[in-house]
Amino acid sequence: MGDTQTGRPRGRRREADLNDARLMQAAREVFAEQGWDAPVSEIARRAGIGMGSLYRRYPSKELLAQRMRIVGMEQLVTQARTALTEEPDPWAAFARFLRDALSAQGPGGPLLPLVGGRLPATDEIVAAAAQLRAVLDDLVAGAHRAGVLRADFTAADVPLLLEHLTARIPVTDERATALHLRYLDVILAGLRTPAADQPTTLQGPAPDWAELSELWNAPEG
Amino acid sequence: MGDTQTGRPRGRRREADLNDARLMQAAREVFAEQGWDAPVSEIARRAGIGMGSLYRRYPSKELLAQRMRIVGMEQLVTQARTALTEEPDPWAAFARFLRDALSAQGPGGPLLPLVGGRLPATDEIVAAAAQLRAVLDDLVAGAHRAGVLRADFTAADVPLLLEHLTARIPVTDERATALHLRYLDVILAGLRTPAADQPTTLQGPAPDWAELSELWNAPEG
DNA sequence: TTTTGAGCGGAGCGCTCCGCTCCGATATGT
DNA sequence: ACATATCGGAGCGGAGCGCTCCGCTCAAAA
Repeated sequence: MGDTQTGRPRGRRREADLNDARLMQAAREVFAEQGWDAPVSEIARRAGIGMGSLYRRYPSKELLAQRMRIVGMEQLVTQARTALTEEPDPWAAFARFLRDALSAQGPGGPLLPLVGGRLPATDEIVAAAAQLRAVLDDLVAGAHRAGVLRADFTAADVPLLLEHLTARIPVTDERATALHLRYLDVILAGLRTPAADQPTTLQGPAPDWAELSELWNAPEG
Repeated sequence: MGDTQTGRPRGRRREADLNDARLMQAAREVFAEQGWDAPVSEIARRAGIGMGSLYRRYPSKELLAQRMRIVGMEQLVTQARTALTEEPDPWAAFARFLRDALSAQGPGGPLLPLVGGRLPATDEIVAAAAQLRAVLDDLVAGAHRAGVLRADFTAADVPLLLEHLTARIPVTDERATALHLRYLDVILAGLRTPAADQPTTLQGPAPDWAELSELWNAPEG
């Protein structure tokens, strides 16, 4: 699935592939900035592509968004796996993943949730969400086992935290990402297990996956 | 300004006053949930008020939002002053203010920024913003002087932090507030001055008031 | 009790702006 | 040079918005 490499296409075929990549990028930017109500024409404009070509590739706005969401989730999974293999220290892996998630995917960060609620949960999305959840569990469990991540923070907190960290603020995209990373640093400092002489506890029950289903479209449980 | 007490109105006049209070509350809820594009009719519906009455009181959607924003800012100023006088400990005052700001004003929290960018900066709003900024400076300066708040965190970070903390997530209003408070706890833990043996620094330059002008409509400088 | 009019609710007008389609122009392979 | 796959964007149909208009309600004056 997701074979963007069909040998080495040339001519018109190659242009179509380029268009597709540009479309995904533009869609992510535009949806990140304006939300679901962003006009499709704005996506086409920013990708430098005509409406006709866009609608030949994706027969509806919804299908375009679905594809974008799946690509985004797969990227997150890849980033998480990279962090797990390249960073031997569990805390470093955890922090690295969050930073990558915020900065790599355009200005809107992962933004899966945003559009998530309005889209039906296709099999493909559910599968991607399950994979993502599994790797988040790994990341969090590793840090817990090492005793560096506060025990009352769960893997289900991660998507919510990312959603909080990608608030849309009226500054340039670049500045917005910088500020998101700044507040991620505050949060990372707050997520270390507190010193024994200064214990703190997080208010309220942790989120559980079931209540995130709308934001997440994952299989519940 | 803001004299809701005109003796003790009776009859039709009293109903109008009640309507006004309900309108402010409904407007805050609806704008918090749906953003600026929320239909005015939804605000009227939730307030239990006809469109006619709404538009007699506020001649346009924009003026309604302006009023709501001013009321919200004044509430924040009051909460900050209360925190400063009732909590002798600077850290407690700082934390108390943030918690109050998130939980007191309906589900959307302060939400000043959200609608802020689209509204012209009237004198009244600029004045309210200036007052708010002054009291935020007090709060942060107090905690800095006591050495409990990390030095690289500034007063201008506060509105941005609040904006990040009020991310709209697809759960009930009550649950959303609970989760906001949960992540506020993480952030508060991360905002204490780090121990000398585990120093951490926040990435990137702190925001300054000028770049928040659109979100804030305060006088720059 | 009757009269009165300020204040109320909500149906609907006019308009903006969206998703999507259609088709002439353009580029590629033979 | 021809045939054809693919491109871009003007325009169509309709959804949904801000706001107005008007018949009704009901507290207060007579």
